[in-house]
Amino acid sequence: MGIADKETRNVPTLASIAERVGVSVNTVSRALRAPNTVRVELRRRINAAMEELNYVPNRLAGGLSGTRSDIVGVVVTSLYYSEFASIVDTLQSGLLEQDLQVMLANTRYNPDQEVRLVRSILSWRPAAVAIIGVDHPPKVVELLKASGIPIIEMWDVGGEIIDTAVGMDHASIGAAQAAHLIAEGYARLAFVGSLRENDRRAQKRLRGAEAAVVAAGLPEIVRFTAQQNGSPDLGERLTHELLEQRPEVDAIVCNSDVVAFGALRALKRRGRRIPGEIGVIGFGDNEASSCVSPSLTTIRPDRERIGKLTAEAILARINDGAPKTTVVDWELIIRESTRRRDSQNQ
Amino acid sequence: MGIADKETRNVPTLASIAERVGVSVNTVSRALRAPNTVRVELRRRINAAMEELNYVPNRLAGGLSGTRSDIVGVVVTSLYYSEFASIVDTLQSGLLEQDLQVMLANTRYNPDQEVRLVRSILSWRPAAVAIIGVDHPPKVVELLKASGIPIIEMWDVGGEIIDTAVGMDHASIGAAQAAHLIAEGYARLAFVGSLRENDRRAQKRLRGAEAAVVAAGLPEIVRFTAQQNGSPDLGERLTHELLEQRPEVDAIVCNSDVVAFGALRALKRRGRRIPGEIGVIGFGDNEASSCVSPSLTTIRPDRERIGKLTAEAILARINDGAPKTTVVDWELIIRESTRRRDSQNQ
DNA sequence: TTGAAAGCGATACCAT
DNA sequence: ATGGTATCGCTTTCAA
Repeated sequence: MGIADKETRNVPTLASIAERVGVSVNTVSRALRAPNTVRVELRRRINAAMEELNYVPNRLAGGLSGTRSDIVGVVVTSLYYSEFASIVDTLQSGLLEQDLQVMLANTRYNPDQEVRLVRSILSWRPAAVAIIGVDHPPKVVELLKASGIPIIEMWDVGGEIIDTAVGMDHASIGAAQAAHLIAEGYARLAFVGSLRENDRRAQKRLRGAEAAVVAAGLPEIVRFTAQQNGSPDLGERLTHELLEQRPEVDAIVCNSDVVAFGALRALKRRGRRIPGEIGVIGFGDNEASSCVSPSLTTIRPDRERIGKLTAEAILARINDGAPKTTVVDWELIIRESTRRRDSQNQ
Repeated sequence: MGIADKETRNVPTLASIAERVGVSVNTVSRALRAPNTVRVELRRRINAAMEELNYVPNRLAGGLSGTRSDIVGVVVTSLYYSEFASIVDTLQSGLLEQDLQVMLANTRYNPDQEVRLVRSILSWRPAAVAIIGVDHPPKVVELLKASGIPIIEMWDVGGEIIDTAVGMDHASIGAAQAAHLIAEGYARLAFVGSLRENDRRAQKRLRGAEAAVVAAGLPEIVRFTAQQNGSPDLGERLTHELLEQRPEVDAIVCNSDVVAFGALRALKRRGRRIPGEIGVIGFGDNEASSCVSPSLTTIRPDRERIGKLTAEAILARINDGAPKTTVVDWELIIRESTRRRDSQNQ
């Protein structure tokens, strides 16, 4: 069964079904989209023929002639470490009910790629586009606006919104991270992890934390960051550098939980007591964060909720609902890695 | 900018560009696909018009008239916990070079859903389909075969293959898990975690382990499993049950690392020494597995490689290459949770 | 309840 | 180098 057969092989079309049953294409089409406008007996024969020939409708043709295309473009910045995988997961199952298909693109935090991929996705005439973030290259904004379809920006709500957004206020997350550390008595904060030029969310969190530190009259946050993907190894390496160059630091804000895992490893290797001597807070609530030791204090974004609300927003917008931006809550999960005093929580 | 404008809004077409520049659609089309067959000056004006109007080609139309559709259907069984996210990631970036777009579907281990989703994906006339596993409902196999396009089955190679497969031999993985435990001196094995009726890979691993246990003359493997998604909480719960009902067990094979995280937690709560009294091995090599304590012995599948090879196989098959199944290696990563004697490895 | 015919927006072949 | 025209498979009026 090679590709060479492609020209010879005749994939069944509506017309071939029609011919076989002895009706017009039209009737077959209606048997599919509006079954009750076709005689029961005829409908039965049509269905039988479709089943027998393994007929699969050609939605390229359908989308071209009809009004809607039933594709939803989903643009993420990464799929590593579940960061957005579960958003995509929930989003997708929400769209499934309406037979909307997800077309996926991954920019890997590269703005040129983002322009290219958005263009590419729009070329499939999607019914809507869901995209991570609210900070895009101007061309992306222009293209998305010009497309005239609903655009849902996910994950972040802190900025100019094209149409509708479902996300979190990242500055307040950073502020909460710093405030928690300060409340636990830490005073010399560091920020460790990947901090890509185009990860505006991470930058917003860092700025939120910086503002909180300044407000508390503490020295400014020390940064040990890299442009690469976050990972335990990166966290470990950066933390070693940090400890050597800035021994006065007594608390580390990690840009993601996996980075924090590496930071914990480095600290333990060097015999630093956690949380006594030094505290560590992460971001993202990785599934393992309650299982490392000490267990990791972190921020838990409600990814399921973002995915679900995005699906709902898409459906609403497609059905002429008005744009409506939603700020989604997150939660500070206090665990052992920062808890010095007797606190609340798990 | 509402959807109501949709009828009024005129998305630019080849024809509108052509009219604006004063040439035929044909010329504009060639300016895109074969630029050197169009006068430089004219091409410049055409490009300018496209840029100005934010023209995005309609690939539904292109796919309908042309031979190929540039869509690759990707069907996974889950997106949770990175199990397949990084395969999708690598696969996608491999396809990007050829401007192939990924259309994603997630069956969540539901065979009815699988039939529905495969049908749905085929309706977009993809150039190829990549799908997790080699065990599918008969209807899925029938549809995929009838489509006449390249089908790449991923992750598993242990069974009937439709066209081309890129995956691992899961039975040998299970055998290696058991063999390792036995070599470390464990004798009463248990299998803990999610074991869905439709997760044939997990079943193959379990059977591989059972065969190894039988071959070693040891008592058969005790099972504590559930149908739900694997998670630390599930692992913790099942392990507590296991310890109460089968106290003689001295080694646990977990169906995934996240389940193992929970198992470790349960064991520590009960004061069981790991690996002295009881050993734990996982599957999947989660990014946190080297960071929990004790660090987790596990199997590391080469997900990047599977994604990359799948992309290559798709491109090869599209270009008339022959079907070619590849068995991808995995690695036993020995860490603290099973190492009783002085072993090799990290 | 059913059918005929005109698009949808591109591509591809054949002329010019 | 450029244009005319049929075509892809379906949806959507409009008639019958």
